[in-house]
Amino acid sequence: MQDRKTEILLAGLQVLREEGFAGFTQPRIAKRAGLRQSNLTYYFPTRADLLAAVARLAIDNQLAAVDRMIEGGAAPEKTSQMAKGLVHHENTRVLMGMAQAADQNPALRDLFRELAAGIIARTGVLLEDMNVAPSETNCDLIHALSVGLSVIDLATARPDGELRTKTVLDTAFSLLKLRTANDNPAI
Amino acid sequence: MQDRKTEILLAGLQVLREEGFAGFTQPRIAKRAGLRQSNLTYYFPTRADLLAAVARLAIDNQLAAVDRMIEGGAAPEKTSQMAKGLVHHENTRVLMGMAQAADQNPALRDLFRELAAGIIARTGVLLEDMNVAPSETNCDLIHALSVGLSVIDLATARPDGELRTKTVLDTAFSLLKLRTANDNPAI
DNA sequence: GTCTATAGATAGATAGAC
DNA sequence: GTCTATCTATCTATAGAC
Repeated sequence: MQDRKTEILLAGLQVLREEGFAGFTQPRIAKRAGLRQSNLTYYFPTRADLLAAVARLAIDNQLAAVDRMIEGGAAPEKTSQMAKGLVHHENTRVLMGMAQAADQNPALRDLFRELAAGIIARTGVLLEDMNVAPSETNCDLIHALSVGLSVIDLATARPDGELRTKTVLDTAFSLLKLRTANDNPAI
Repeated sequence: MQDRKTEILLAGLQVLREEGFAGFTQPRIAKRAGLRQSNLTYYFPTRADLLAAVARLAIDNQLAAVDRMIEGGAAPEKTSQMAKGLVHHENTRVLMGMAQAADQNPALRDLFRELAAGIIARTGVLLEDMNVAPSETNCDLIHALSVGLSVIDLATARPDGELRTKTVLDTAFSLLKLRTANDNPAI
């Protein structure tokens, strides 16, 4: 068993995953953590405090997941793993919640920037693994593409979403490789 | 002056633009439209009714804006226009609100799909204008990239966001052109 | 048909008990 | 230090007045 504060954070993250930002309320989180809302405010005085702490946890989790994705498996399977992660709607709800919070709260904006910077840095490693130039623009491209694919899949919930996501990823990586080959004919 | 219902819809869309989905409440919309919340429910009995009607308006507006973007200006300026549209945070708030609503409400999911299909179809026209194959995957790629770029710019609010967005767009289009050239060396 | 007063539900925060 | 009862604010929906 963990300490109370950690339990609350895990409950908050779970609510965000399942119900999205609109469901991120103190009563629901308290209920899931097994205490009263008025007790929850002892550990996190305001909703913003709680949100910031949950965002911090979410960032660490998300970056760790990306690390596992980069380390594991061979190159041809990478896009399958990526696609699977992107169409995992619980991740997307957290991402969108953080984006919405960042839009309204400068402190959370800093956290979102940290997440973005972490993802972009790891994207560079991934591109190197795939023999693609890890330029800032290439990293930005893959990052933005990933975010867009996950948001679209969440909102449309197409039955063929995962396949369609993987196809776009494969295309993007093959385009980047093509250009790298053109730029460096020797390779 | 327009009729009451239209005024309410415009007020609702404006609130969504400025405050995002979290601010989309009947009291705020009623206040902006100049009537009481309890009166607003006469025109739109439930919040969901109002949201669906505002989403319908937002879709029509957004697709019209894309049409103007496609029609206007020469090819080299297209990405500048696109980037400017994507970093317009009011648009992004509407998009994210619709995505969030679609995640929780099947009726709104259908509307979001309609928006996505409309954007994708228009992307095909844009790609043809640029001498790029308007395949489903290429359209999906540009669509997802656009969504991702706009969400990231909203959440990070980087000072160089518009430039960075434009750079990624330029790269994406040039990659697609490169492949089209490789596929069809005669061109 | 148009509008309002009011009820009912839920959220967030605080003072204070143990 | 830990927890709770309670207050206030805000939101949605309805019954009913004009």
